[in-house]
Amino acid sequence: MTDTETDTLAQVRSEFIEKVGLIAQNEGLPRIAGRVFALLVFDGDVLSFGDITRHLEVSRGSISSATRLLEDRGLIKRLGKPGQRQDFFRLADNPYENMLGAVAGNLDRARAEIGETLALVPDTRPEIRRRVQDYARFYEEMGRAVRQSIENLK
Amino acid sequence: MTDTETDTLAQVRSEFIEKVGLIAQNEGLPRIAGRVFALLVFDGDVLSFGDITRHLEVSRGSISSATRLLEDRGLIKRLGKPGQRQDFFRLADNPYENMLGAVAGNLDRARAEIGETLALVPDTRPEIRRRVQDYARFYEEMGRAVRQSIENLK
DNA sequence: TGGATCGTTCAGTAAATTCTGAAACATCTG
DNA sequence: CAGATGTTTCAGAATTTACTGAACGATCCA
Repeated sequence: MTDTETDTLAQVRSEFIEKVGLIAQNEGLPRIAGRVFALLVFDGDVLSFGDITRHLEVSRGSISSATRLLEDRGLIKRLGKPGQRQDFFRLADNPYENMLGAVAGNLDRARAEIGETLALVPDTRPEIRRRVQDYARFYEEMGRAVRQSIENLK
Repeated sequence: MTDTETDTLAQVRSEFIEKVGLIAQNEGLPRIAGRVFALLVFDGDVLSFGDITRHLEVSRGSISSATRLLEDRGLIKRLGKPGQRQDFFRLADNPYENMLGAVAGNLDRARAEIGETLALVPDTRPEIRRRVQDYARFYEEMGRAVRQSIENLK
Protein backbone atom coordinates (compact mmCIF):
# COMPACT_ATOMS: atom_id res chain seq x y z
CA MET A 1 0.00 0.00 0.00
CA THR A 2 1.43 3.36 -1.00
CA ASP A 3 1.46 6.41 1.18
CA THR A 4 -1.09 8.06 -1.03
CA GLU A 5 -3.50 5.21 -0.57
CA THR A 6 -2.98 5.28 3.15
CA ASP A 7 -3.73 8.96 3.30
CA THR A 8 -6.85 8.49 1.24
CA LEU A 9 -8.14 5.73 3.45
CA ALA A 10 -7.56 7.87 6.51
CA GLN A 11 -9.54 10.57 4.81
CA VAL A 12 -12.34 8.20 3.86
CA ARG A 13 -12.41 7.05 7.44
CA SER A 14 -12.67 10.54 8.86
CA GLU A 15 -15.37 11.50 6.39
CA PHE A 16 -17.29 8.37 7.28
CA ILE A 17 -17.10 9.25 10.96
CA GLU A 18 -18.41 12.73 10.33
CA LYS A 19 -21.17 11.48 8.05
CA VAL A 20 -22.43 9.01 10.61
CA GLY A 21 -22.28 11.75 13.24
CA LEU A 22 -24.67 13.79 11.16
CA ILE A 23 -26.92 10.83 10.43
CA ALA A 24 -27.13 10.18 14.17
CA GLN A 25 -28.00 13.79 14.80
CA ASN A 26 -30.66 13.56 12.16
CA GLU A 27 -32.13 10.60 14.00
CA GLY A 28 -32.21 12.44 17.29
CA LEU A 29 -29.05 11.01 18.82
CA PRO A 30 -26.06 13.01 20.02
CA ARG A 31 -23.62 13.52 17.23
CA ILE A 32 -20.77 12.16 19.30
CA ALA A 33 -22.60 8.87 19.77
CA GLY A 34 -22.74 8.52 16.01
CA ARG A 35 -19.05 9.24 15.71
CA VAL A 36 -18.14 6.64 18.30
CA PHE A 37 -20.28 4.07 16.53
CA ALA A 38 -18.73 4.91 13.18
CA LEU A 39 -15.26 4.62 14.63
CA LEU A 40 -15.96 1.11 15.83
CA VAL A 41 -17.58 0.14 12.55
CA PHE A 42 -14.68 1.34 10.49
CA ASP A 43 -11.81 0.20 12.63
CA GLY A 44 -13.44 -3.00 13.75
CA ASP A 45 -10.92 -3.47 16.50
CA VAL A 46 -11.43 -3.39 20.19
CA LEU A 47 -10.68 0.17 21.26
CA SER A 48 -10.04 1.49 24.71
CA PHE A 49 -11.83 4.45 26.23
CA GLY A 50 -8.65 6.43 25.88
CA ASP A 51 -8.27 5.46 22.21
CA ILE A 52 -11.71 6.82 21.53
CA THR A 53 -11.14 10.16 23.24
CA ARG A 54 -7.87 10.51 21.35
CA HIS A 55 -9.33 9.65 17.96
CA LEU A 56 -12.35 11.89 18.30
CA GLU A 57 -10.73 14.67 20.31
CA VAL A 58 -13.67 15.28 22.60
CA SER A 59 -13.93 15.42 26.37
CA ARG A 60 -13.97 12.25 28.44
CA GLY A 61 -17.34 13.28 29.82
CA SER A 62 -18.83 13.17 26.35
CA ILE A 63 -17.29 9.81 25.58
CA SER A 64 -18.57 8.48 28.85
CA SER A 65 -22.17 9.34 28.08
CA ALA A 66 -21.95 8.40 24.42
CA THR A 67 -20.55 4.97 25.19
CA ARG A 68 -23.17 4.41 27.84
CA LEU A 69 -25.96 5.38 25.47
CA LEU A 70 -24.65 3.06 22.77
CA GLU A 71 -24.16 0.31 25.29
CA ASP A 72 -27.71 0.70 26.62
CA ARG A 73 -29.07 0.39 23.11
CA GLY A 74 -27.05 -2.70 22.45
CA LEU A 75 -24.97 -1.17 19.68
CA ILE A 76 -21.61 -1.61 21.31
CA LYS A 77 -20.20 -3.85 23.97
CA ARG A 78 -18.01 -2.86 26.88
CA LEU A 79 -15.24 -5.26 27.75
CA GLY A 80 -13.12 -5.54 30.83
CA LYS A 81 -9.64 -6.83 30.38
CA PRO A 82 -8.05 -8.51 33.37
CA GLY A 83 -5.28 -6.45 34.83
CA GLN A 84 -6.31 -3.40 32.82
CA ARG A 85 -7.81 -0.30 34.26
CA GLN A 86 -9.25 0.87 31.02
CA ASP A 87 -12.61 -0.14 29.59
CA PHE A 88 -12.59 -1.51 26.09
CA PHE A 89 -15.28 -1.38 23.46
CA ARG A 90 -16.24 -3.21 20.33
CA LEU A 91 -19.31 -3.38 18.12
CA ALA A 92 -22.08 -5.52 19.54
CA ASP A 93 -22.66 -8.84 17.81
CA ASN A 94 -25.98 -7.75 16.37
CA PRO A 95 -26.01 -3.96 16.50
CA TYR A 96 -28.58 -3.39 13.81
CA GLU A 97 -31.12 -5.76 15.19
CA ASN A 98 -30.80 -4.04 18.53
CA MET A 99 -31.10 -0.64 16.93
CA LEU A 100 -34.33 -1.73 15.32
CA GLY A 101 -35.53 -3.17 18.58
CA ALA A 102 -35.37 0.31 20.07
CA VAL A 103 -37.26 1.72 17.10
CA ALA A 104 -39.93 -0.92 17.45
CA GLY A 105 -40.25 -0.06 21.12
CA ASN A 106 -40.92 3.58 20.31
CA LEU A 107 -43.54 2.63 17.77
CA ASP A 108 -45.26 0.33 20.20
CA ARG A 109 -45.35 3.05 22.81
CA ALA A 110 -46.87 5.54 20.39
CA ARG A 111 -49.39 2.93 19.24
CA ALA A 112 -50.34 2.22 22.86
CA GLU A 113 -50.93 5.87 23.66
CA ILE A 114 -53.18 6.29 20.69
CA GLY A 115 -54.96 3.12 21.68
CA GLU A 116 -55.77 4.74 25.01
CA THR A 117 -57.48 7.58 23.24
CA LEU A 118 -59.33 5.20 20.98
CA ALA A 119 -60.71 3.32 23.95
CA LEU A 120 -62.20 6.54 25.27
CA VAL A 121 -63.97 7.63 22.12
CA PRO A 122 -67.58 6.39 22.35
CA ASP A 123 -69.24 4.29 19.67
CA THR A 124 -71.59 7.18 19.10
CA ARG A 125 -68.76 8.95 17.30
CA PRO A 126 -67.74 6.41 14.66
CA GLU A 127 -66.07 8.99 12.40
CA ILE A 128 -63.70 10.04 15.14
CA ARG A 129 -63.01 6.42 15.98
CA ARG A 130 -62.22 5.60 12.42
CA ARG A 131 -59.72 8.41 12.03
CA VAL A 132 -57.97 7.69 15.30
CA GLN A 133 -57.90 4.04 14.35
CA ASP A 134 -56.30 4.83 11.01
CA TYR A 135 -53.61 6.65 12.90
CA ALA A 136 -53.10 3.71 15.26
CA ARG A 137 -52.98 1.39 12.30
CA PHE A 138 -50.12 3.40 10.92
CA TYR A 139 -47.98 2.66 13.97
CA GLU A 140 -49.01 -0.96 13.95
CA GLU A 141 -48.00 -1.30 10.36
CA MET A 142 -44.66 0.38 10.95
CA GLY A 143 -44.04 -1.86 13.92
CA ARG A 144 -44.74 -4.91 11.82
CA ALA A 145 -42.39 -3.71 9.12
CA VAL A 146 -39.60 -3.06 11.57
CA ARG A 147 -40.01 -6.45 13.18
CA GLN A 148 -39.85 -7.99 9.75
CA SER A 149 -36.61 -6.15 9.13
CA ILE A 150 -35.19 -7.58 12.32
CA GLU A 151 -35.95 -11.05 11.02
CA ASN A 152 -34.43 -10.28 7.65
CA LEU A 153 -31.21 -9.09 9.21
CA LYS A 154 -30.74 -12.23 11.24
CA MET B 1 -75.50 12.88 24.50
CA THR B 2 -75.31 14.12 28.05
CA ASP B 3 -73.24 17.05 29.20
CA THR B 4 -70.98 14.73 31.10
CA GLU B 5 -70.21 12.74 28.01
CA THR B 6 -69.54 15.88 26.07
CA ASP B 7 -67.13 17.12 28.68
CA THR B 8 -65.35 13.81 28.70
CA LEU B 9 -64.97 13.78 24.95
CA ALA B 10 -63.58 17.29 25.02
CA GLN B 11 -61.08 16.09 27.55
CA VAL B 12 -60.16 13.02 25.51
CA ARG B 13 -59.66 15.28 22.55
CA SER B 14 -57.37 17.65 24.37
CA GLU B 15 -55.32 14.80 25.82
CA PHE B 16 -55.02 13.30 22.37
CA ILE B 17 -53.75 16.57 20.99
CA GLU B 18 -51.14 16.84 23.70
CA LYS B 19 -50.09 13.23 23.29
CA VAL B 20 -49.54 13.60 19.59
CA GLY B 21 -47.63 16.80 20.24
CA LEU B 22 -45.21 14.82 22.36
CA ILE B 23 -44.99 11.97 19.88
CA ALA B 24 -44.11 14.47 17.18
CA GLN B 25 -41.45 16.00 19.38
CA ASN B 26 -40.09 12.55 20.01
CA GLU B 27 -39.81 12.05 16.26
CA GLY B 28 -37.96 15.29 15.80
CA LEU B 29 -40.85 17.45 14.64
CA PRO B 30 -41.99 20.65 16.32
CA ARG B 31 -44.55 19.91 18.97
CA ILE B 32 -46.99 22.36 17.48
CA ALA B 33 -46.96 20.52 14.18
CA GLY B 34 -48.06 17.39 16.01
CA ARG B 35 -50.85 19.27 17.71
CA VAL B 36 -52.14 20.68 14.47
CA PHE B 37 -52.11 17.24 12.91
CA ALA B 38 -53.92 15.73 15.90
CA LEU B 39 -56.54 18.46 15.78
CA LEU B 40 -57.33 17.64 12.19
CA VAL B 41 -57.36 13.91 12.88
CA PHE B 42 -59.73 14.23 15.77
CA ASP B 43 -62.09 16.84 14.41
CA GLY B 44 -62.02 15.62 10.86
CA ASP B 45 -63.53 18.83 9.60
CA VAL B 46 -62.05 21.43 7.43
CA LEU B 47 -60.63 24.08 9.75
CA SER B 48 -59.54 27.58 8.96
CA PHE B 49 -56.19 29.05 9.89
CA GLY B 50 -57.98 31.15 12.48
CA ASP B 51 -59.79 28.12 13.92
CA ILE B 52 -56.46 26.44 14.46
CA THR B 53 -54.85 29.39 16.21
CA ARG B 54 -57.90 29.66 18.46
CA HIS B 55 -58.04 25.98 19.33
CA LEU B 56 -54.37 25.65 20.08
CA GLU B 57 -53.79 29.12 21.50
CA VAL B 58 -50.43 29.67 19.90
CA SER B 59 -49.09 32.50 17.82
CA ARG B 60 -50.05 32.82 14.18
CA GLY B 61 -46.37 32.64 13.27
CA SER B 62 -46.14 29.18 14.75
CA ILE B 63 -49.27 28.01 12.98
CA SER B 64 -47.96 29.36 9.74
CA SER B 65 -44.78 27.33 9.91
CA ALA B 66 -46.43 24.23 11.32
CA THR B 67 -49.04 24.15 8.58
CA ARG B 68 -46.41 24.66 5.95
CA LEU B 69 -44.29 21.85 7.31
CA LEU B 70 -47.25 19.48 7.40
CA GLU B 71 -48.31 20.56 3.96
CA ASP B 72 -44.82 20.00 2.57
CA ARG B 73 -44.80 16.50 3.97
CA GLY B 74 -48.18 15.74 2.48
CA LEU B 75 -49.90 15.24 5.82
CA ILE B 76 -52.46 17.98 5.44
CA LYS B 77 -53.99 19.81 2.53
CA ARG B 78 -54.51 23.53 2.21
CA LEU B 79 -57.76 24.58 0.61
CA GLY B 80 -58.93 27.84 -0.81
CA LYS B 81 -62.61 28.61 -0.55
CA PRO B 82 -64.07 30.90 -3.17
CA GLY B 83 -64.94 34.28 -1.75
CA GLN B 84 -63.02 33.55 1.44
CA ARG B 85 -59.82 35.20 2.42
CA GLN B 86 -58.85 32.56 4.91
CA ASP B 87 -56.91 29.39 4.16
CA PHE B 88 -58.55 26.15 5.15
CA PHE B 89 -56.99 22.85 6.06
CA ARG B 90 -57.95 19.23 6.21
CA LEU B 91 -56.11 15.95 6.51
CA ALA B 92 -54.49 14.82 3.30
CA ASP B 93 -56.10 11.87 1.58
CA ASN B 94 -53.23 9.56 2.36
CA PRO B 95 -51.32 11.16 5.21
CA TYR B 96 -49.64 8.05 6.50
CA GLU B 97 -48.31 6.92 3.17
CA ASN B 98 -46.85 10.35 2.68
CA MET B 99 -45.36 10.33 6.16
CA LEU B 100 -43.67 7.05 5.35
CA GLY B 101 -42.51 8.42 2.06
CA ALA B 102 -40.53 11.04 3.93
CA VAL B 103 -39.08 8.38 6.21
CA ALA B 104 -38.08 6.27 3.23
CA GLY B 105 -36.40 9.31 1.71
CA ASN B 106 -34.26 9.81 4.80
CA LEU B 107 -33.27 6.17 4.82
CA ASP B 108 -32.31 6.28 1.17
CA ARG B 109 -30.21 9.34 1.76
CA ALA B 110 -28.37 7.72 4.65
CA ARG B 111 -27.87 4.57 2.61
CA ALA B 112 -26.48 6.60 -0.27
CA GLU B 113 -23.98 8.39 1.93
CA ILE B 114 -22.71 5.16 3.34
CA GLY B 115 -22.53 3.79 -0.16
CA GLU B 116 -20.17 6.63 -1.04
CA THR B 117 -17.84 5.56 1.69
CA LEU B 118 -18.09 1.94 0.64
CA ALA B 119 -17.08 2.82 -2.89
CA LEU B 120 -13.90 4.41 -1.57
CA VAL B 121 -12.73 1.53 0.60
CA PRO B 122 -10.30 -0.53 -1.47
CA ASP B 123 -10.67 -4.27 -2.02
CA THR B 124 -7.44 -4.70 -0.10
CA ARG B 125 -9.40 -4.00 3.09
CA PRO B 126 -12.21 -6.55 2.90
CA GLU B 127 -12.92 -6.47 6.67
CA ILE B 128 -13.66 -2.76 6.54
CA ARG B 129 -15.75 -3.24 3.43
CA ARG B 130 -17.78 -5.94 5.08
CA ARG B 131 -18.57 -3.88 8.16
CA VAL B 132 -19.50 -0.79 6.20
CA GLN B 133 -21.59 -2.95 3.94
CA ASP B 134 -23.44 -4.43 6.90
CA TYR B 135 -24.27 -0.93 7.98
CA ALA B 136 -25.51 -0.03 4.50
CA ARG B 137 -27.54 -3.18 4.43
CA PHE B 138 -29.29 -2.05 7.56
CA TYR B 139 -30.59 1.06 5.83
CA GLU B 140 -31.53 -0.92 2.75
CA GLU B 141 -33.50 -3.33 4.83
CA MET B 142 -35.29 -0.56 6.70
CA GLY B 143 -36.11 1.15 3.45
CA ARG B 144 -37.56 -2.05 2.10
CA ALA B 145 -39.67 -2.48 5.22
CA VAL B 146 -40.99 1.05 5.05
CA ARG B 147 -41.87 0.72 1.40
CA GLN B 148 -43.68 -2.48 2.23
CA SER B 149 -45.65 -0.61 4.87
CA ILE B 150 -46.64 1.97 2.34
CA GLU B 151 -48.06 -0.80 0.19
CA ASN B 152 -49.88 -2.35 3.13
CA LEU B 153 -51.52 0.93 4.02
CA LYS B 154 -52.90 1.46 0.55
C1' DT C 1 0.24 3.04 51.34
C1' DG C 2 1.08 6.71 48.04
C1' DG C 3 0.83 7.86 43.44
C1' DA C 4 -0.91 7.31 38.97
C1' DT C 5 -4.60 6.32 35.72
C1' DC C 6 -9.38 5.76 34.67
C1' DG C 7 -14.49 6.57 34.25
C1' DT C 8 -18.51 9.05 35.98
C1' DT C 9 -20.93 12.90 37.60
C1' DC C 10 -22.41 17.39 37.56
C1' DA C 11 -22.44 22.36 37.23
C1' DG C 12 -21.81 25.64 33.97
C1' DT C 13 -21.45 26.98 29.00
C1' DA C 14 -22.42 26.68 24.22
C1' DA C 15 -25.26 25.69 20.51
C1' DA C 16 -29.44 24.59 18.29
C1' DT C 17 -34.37 24.76 18.03
C1' DT C 18 -38.83 26.42 18.82
C1' DC C 19 -41.91 29.94 19.68
C1' DT C 20 -43.67 34.73 19.91
C1' DG C 21 -45.03 39.07 18.26
C1' DA C 22 -44.62 42.79 15.29
C1' DA C 23 -43.89 44.43 10.72
C1' DA C 24 -44.43 43.58 5.98
C1' DC C 25 -47.04 41.86 2.40
C1' DA C 26 -51.23 40.16 0.04
C1' DT C 27 -56.05 39.83 -0.83
C1' DC C 28 -60.65 40.99 -0.57
C1' DT C 29 -64.60 44.46 0.12
C1' DG C 30 -67.06 48.52 0.06
C1' DC D 1 -58.60 53.41 -3.61
C1' DA D 2 -58.94 52.97 1.50
C1' DG D 3 -59.75 49.98 5.00
C1' DA D 4 -60.22 45.50 6.86
C1' DT D 5 -58.80 40.88 7.20
C1' DG D 6 -55.44 37.21 6.63
C1' DT D 7 -50.70 34.99 6.17
C1' DT D 8 -45.78 35.10 6.09
C1' DT D 9 -41.37 36.58 7.56
C1' DC D 10 -37.95 37.47 10.74
C1' DA D 11 -35.54 39.21 14.80
C1' DG D 12 -35.21 38.21 19.31
C1' DA D 13 -36.68 35.52 23.69
C1' DA D 14 -37.27 31.19 25.79
C1' DT D 15 -36.38 26.52 26.04
C1' DT D 16 -34.05 22.39 25.34
C1' DT D 17 -30.04 19.59 24.47
C1' DA D 18 -25.23 18.68 23.93
C1' DC D 19 -20.71 19.39 25.44
C1' DT D 20 -16.78 20.67 28.42
C1' DG D 21 -13.86 20.37 32.22
C1' DA D 22 -13.00 19.86 36.95
C1' DA D 23 -13.92 17.22 41.15
C1' DC D 24 -14.62 12.77 42.88
C1' DG D 25 -14.42 7.86 43.78
C1' DA D 26 -12.49 3.63 42.14
C1' DT D 27 -8.79 0.59 40.65
C1' DC D 28 -4.24 -0.71 39.83
C1' DC D 29 0.82 -0.67 40.61
C1' DA D 30 5.22 0.10 42.86
